[in-house]
Order: sequence, then structure tokens, then C-alpha cells
Amino acid sequence: MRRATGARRPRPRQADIAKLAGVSQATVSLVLGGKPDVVGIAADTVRRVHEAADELGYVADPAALRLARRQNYLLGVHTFSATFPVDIENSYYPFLAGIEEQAGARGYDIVLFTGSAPESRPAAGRAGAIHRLRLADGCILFGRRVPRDEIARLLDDDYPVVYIGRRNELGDRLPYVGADYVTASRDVVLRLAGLGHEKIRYVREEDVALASEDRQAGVLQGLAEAGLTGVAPPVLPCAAEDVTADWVRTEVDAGVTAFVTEATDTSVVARAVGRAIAAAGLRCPQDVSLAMLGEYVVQPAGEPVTTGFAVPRREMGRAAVDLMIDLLAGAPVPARRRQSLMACAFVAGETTGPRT
Amino acid sequence: MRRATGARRPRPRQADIAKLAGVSQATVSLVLGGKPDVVGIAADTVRRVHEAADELGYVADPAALRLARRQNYLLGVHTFSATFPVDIENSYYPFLAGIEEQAGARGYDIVLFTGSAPESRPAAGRAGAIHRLRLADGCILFGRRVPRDEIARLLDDDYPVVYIGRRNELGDRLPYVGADYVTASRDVVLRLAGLGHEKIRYVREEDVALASEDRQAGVLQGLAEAGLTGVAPPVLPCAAEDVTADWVRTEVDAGVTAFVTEATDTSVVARAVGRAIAAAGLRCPQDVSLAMLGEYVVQPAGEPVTTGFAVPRREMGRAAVDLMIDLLAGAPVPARRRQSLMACAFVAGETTGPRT
DNA sequence: CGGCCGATCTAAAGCGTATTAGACTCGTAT
DNA sequence: ATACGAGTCTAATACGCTTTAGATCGGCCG
Repeated sequence: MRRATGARRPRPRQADIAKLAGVSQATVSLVLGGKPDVVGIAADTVRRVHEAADELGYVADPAALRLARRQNYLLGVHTFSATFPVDIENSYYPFLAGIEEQAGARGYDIVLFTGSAPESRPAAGRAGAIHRLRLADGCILFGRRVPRDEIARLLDDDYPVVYIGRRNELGDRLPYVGADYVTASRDVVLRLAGLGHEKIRYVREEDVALASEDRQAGVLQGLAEAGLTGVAPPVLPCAAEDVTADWVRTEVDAGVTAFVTEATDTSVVARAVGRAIAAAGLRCPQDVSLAMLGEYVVQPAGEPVTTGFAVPRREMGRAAVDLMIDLLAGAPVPARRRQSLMACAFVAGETTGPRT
Repeated sequence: MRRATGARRPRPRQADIAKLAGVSQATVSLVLGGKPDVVGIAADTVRRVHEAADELGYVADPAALRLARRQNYLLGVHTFSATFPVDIENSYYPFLAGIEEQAGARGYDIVLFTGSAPESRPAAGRAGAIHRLRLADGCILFGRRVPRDEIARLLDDDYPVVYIGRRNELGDRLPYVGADYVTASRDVVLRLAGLGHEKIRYVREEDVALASEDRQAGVLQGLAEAGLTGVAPPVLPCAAEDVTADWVRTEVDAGVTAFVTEATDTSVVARAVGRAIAAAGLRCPQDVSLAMLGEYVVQPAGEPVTTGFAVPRREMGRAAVDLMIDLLAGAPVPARRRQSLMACAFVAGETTGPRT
């Protein structure tokens, strides 16, 4: 059976052009490959080949092209979640946007690897879905869950991988593009300090995540730089249900004039703090200031924009692509570029004001 | 030079597996191809091959697969815009979400073909970037701009294509999954009629688009069915700046009790009508009713949900994948399935009430 | 006049996989 | 003992393109 799927019309090949132009297939390849001058093809021959190609409506078979060139111009994108984070509310989406954008600019296409490894795909190998990624020239990864061993395996094989988000589980082996949460968080605290706030309460979630640790480090650094030690402990990990109006009142009575929370996947604690402040009858920024280390993925309708910072997700996506392409080029990439952090823009918002 | 790009370790091939398992490459292909029982391979051999494949982390090269078998379980997605519509506000995104979802469920991965044809990729053919799509088994297309000729070319070559959105430029040759704007629009009008409204003003944008024509047809059909001919002309194409508070007052004075607008990319006219009604000091639905043929991609913060209908974008994306896979199977697909329209769900909203 | 050279072009060997005709074992029946 | 068939596996080729070593040819120099 010549054609696997139906009776598709065979497309013109270089061999057909060659026959028509009275040259060899190799010559056709050289001419159409754009290097007739490099190898040395007579101008007249070039013209004949082009005419024949136009006449037949030749278009190179991309599969054959990629096979022969050993490069697919395909960048993979994979998160380790069961299903691809396609929800708009999902904070992953802007990464995808940036990746797509830059990949397009650089002449690469994107393959979205869905989370589940389909059994229906024969010959795809059964060694775990992760190896499917190898279909692409390289793969950009992101997601909370980081299967250390699987990634290590890819790295062992010199398969090009770039993580979005700071990831030091594998030392300096895993290239990444992260966000500079430390500096951004420090800046937020310094802004508050600059507004006269001295007793600042930082509330974070209990969940341990690298991004949260970085924010906390930034907060502590900011407090130290501002010479603020007014509130002890400076960091308060807590669950959303512990954040009540009563708790807010207690804090304020103790002298707290500014609250700082963190943005996470769900930002439950941040939302809880906002609600609790309102429930306590306090207004931002008149009565207390409220800042957030990050920002809501979707701004809650009708609420003022919270002071905080914006993670440059789109830019990170773009940077990841650039890094990946550099890695693909094979040239050595300096360490500072293999693992980099991007600055987050301060968001003034409307919930922060001078201490009152 | 063996490796085109640096000194990366070559990905494992079937030949490597064969060596490791002590069999021939052909055997590996048969085993991994999923037909060891058809041809007859000993269970023990099958096991050895699988073990070797797992150990090496084998994944078939998509280009080679495509070349040899003309199928690689890759679905293309392409819009004809210069850059892929990755903006969250872009109404295209839900399509992508649905496509991704269903493709994953069916064992296909997605290739996003970016709009721009990179010059950096020589020999990709000079007949337009669209032929790049052929790397995928088939391609799902959408977008406003429809390059008729390029699509015709793909169809001529029997390349499987599915359009998202009704497209009749190519008669019944181009399979599509559209939305039934006619019925949905008719229903909205009938609802208004059912609420007692007799003078209904339909305002549409001046831009001519198939989707707009369908909506208009639905409106006219609904008006006819309800026996309403109170307002002439029934359809009013206009620019956003023409929609002013004065205009609204004039309309209302003329007896209009309900306004109908259309959702578009930007929905400028729809927004303008909403603002003009408010500027005229009228409230919905107390003073006048307001309905929209479609819905805002992002609900404007703080505003009530407008009565209208929801285009099932995600479902359309899924349906497009299913249709595509059926087409790929090669079996004849009945016309009603090749070109289908999906129902839009009515959105009650809060801007419509009984005539007062 | 032989040899060398530059200018053109081609033959052939991949790239990694699928597919098919047949080769090679064993048993078993003749 | 021979033949035969079922059960396994492999050799060989095709897919359409790139790449490189070398073939061919006319001209020119010594």
C-alpha cells in the first residue's frame, strides 16, 4: 500500500523537477536549497530548475527536510500536570503566550505535550510520558511538581531543557528562567517603609514552595534594610481560615499599619486578608495599607488593584525560548545566562498609602 | 559533520535498541509498531525489545515517522494572523483550549504553527508558509483572514484541514465546525418578544463578516416569527461614535424598548450602546432591555452580565479535533458532519426584563 | 601534447522509520 | 528421510531530502 491514509495525491518531488529540467535531483536540491553559488551551479541551470519548480508547484516535504537536516524546528512545552493548563485563570498561560510569541519570531513551532501518555500511540515508547518530549528539538518545562529524576534523565542524555521558574534541585545542571522574587519583595517592603510604615505584618501561606521562600527572604531583607524590627515574628505562615476580622483588629491594635501577603496559585490567604480587612471595617489605604507579593492572575471584579509586583511571565516565556535556542546552537552558554532571574515590575496599585 | 547542532548526543534510534536487544531494526519497528502478534514475534523477544527501548528512552522521530508512514499523531493549529492569538482577551484562546484538551484525550499532540514565515528556514518552499503545516497529520485553522487560495491548495492535495467557524468560500470542500449564530440570534429576539417587546432595535457593526451576517439573518428571522415589524429599518449598521445618549433617547422616544447588539472581536458597538444607555440615564432592565448576540470575552468588571448567548468555543475546539481525526481515518465522513454548526447556549443575564 | 585547474554537475550515502518478501528453524506428518 | 507448514525473524527497499566526494569537460599553461 503506497498511501497509508486514503488516496492522497502524491506531491511533486525534487526528482520530478529534476526530470523536467533535465538535471539531477541533487542539483535541484542545491538550487532550491539556496546555495547554488556556494557549490557552483550555472545561472542558466538555476533558472531552468526554478521554472520547473514553479511549473509543478513544488513545495518541499517538511518531514523529509527535517529528517535530512536533523533538526525539527520544534520546541516542546510541557508541564507535569495531568492536563495542560489551558484555563485562562491559570497563571501558566502567560508563559505559553510568551513562548509562542518568541518561538514564532525565531522560526520555531511549538508542540504542546499533553500530560497524559496515550496508550493509543504505538511506537511512541512506553518509558513514561516524559520521553515523548524528545520529539522536539528541546523542551521548555514548567509546573509546580518537578519530577527530579525524570528531568535528570533528560539532562543525562544532553537533551536540551529549560525550566521556567527557579529550580535548584539539580544544582547548576538545569537551565532556567526565573523571576527575581527576592528583589521584588524587598522593594515592596521598602516602598511601605518609605511611606512611613514601621510595623509591617507579612502573612504567607503554609505551603512550602521555592517561590514563597524567595519572597520571604526578600521581605526579611527589606525589613532589615529599612531597619524595621517592629513586628515579631516578622513572618506569619497561616491558613486562610485563621485570617479573620478579629485577627486584623488585634494586629492593628498592636500597631500594624501595613499588611503584606503573597500571590500563589490560588492566593487564598491574600484574598482572605483582603476580606478580613474589609470585614473589620477598615479601608485601604486610608486605614491600613495592603500589599501583595505578586498580583492576582485575574483582577477580582470591582476591587481596587492591590499594590504589589507583576511577574513578567510573558517575558519569561520569551527568554526561555531564546535560552533554548542558544542551547540548541551548541555553543557554550555562560552560567549567568543558563540560570537567570528576571526583574518584576512594581505595581503601584491603590491599596497602599502613607501611614496614618 | 555528523551533528548539525553542536555535539548533542544523538537520540536513540531503533537501530540502537536492536543492537541492545540483539535483534534487527526491522524487528524493533514491528514490536514498537504494535503489531508483533500480526507478524509473529516471540513474546520473549517483544519483552527484550521493550526493555531495551525503555532503557534507552526511545521515542520515535516524528519526521522519520511522517516520512515513512505519513502519520505522526501531530495535529497542527494555525491561524492566519501574523502572531498567534495568545492574548487572554483574544476570543481565539478558548478554541485552543478545547483543541488541546481533546487532542490530548485522543492521543495527539498539538503543533502551534506561528503565523510568520521565517526566512531563516531555507528550502521550506517558496510557495507560502502555509505548506509548513504539512508536518502535522492535519491542521485545524481559524482566524478572520481566510486566504482562500492557500487553503484551496491544501485541499487540492487532499491535506486534511478543519476550519473553526463557518466558511463557505470553498463550497462543501472545506470541513468546518461553526457556531449556529442564526438560531442563537433568533432565540434572543424571540425571548425579547416573549417579554412583550415589540419595537426592537438591532445595532450591528459596519464591518462585514460571515458571523455578523448570520446574526443579522437570525435577528430578521426572529422578528419575522414574532410578527414584529415595528422598527424600520430593523437593522442598523453603525460606528461606535454614532451611538450616543441622544441617539438612545431618540430611539426610546420612538417606542423602542429593547436594544440588541452584537459581540465581535472588540465589541466596540456593543460597549458603546451600553454606555450610551447609561449616559441617557436609563437603566437595564428597568427602563430598557439590552441583549447581545454573543458575550463579552472578558466580562467588564462591575457591570451586570448582558443577556445574550455563549459561543461554545471550547466545545467547538473539541469537535474540530474529533472531526479531524475522523478525516484522518480516511473513512468517508457524511456531509452533515464535515460542516456542522454547534448550538450556542442562551445566557439569561441581567439586562433584560419585561417591557415596561 | 600532457597535465592541471576551475567550473559544473552527479552519484551515492545517509537521515530514521515502515513494510514486505522471504530466510531460517523446528516439529510433525508422510 | 523428506516434505511441509507454522512460527520467528531479517534483508532490503522505500520515503524525499541534504551533503559531499568525485566525475566530466573545456581551456590554458608549460
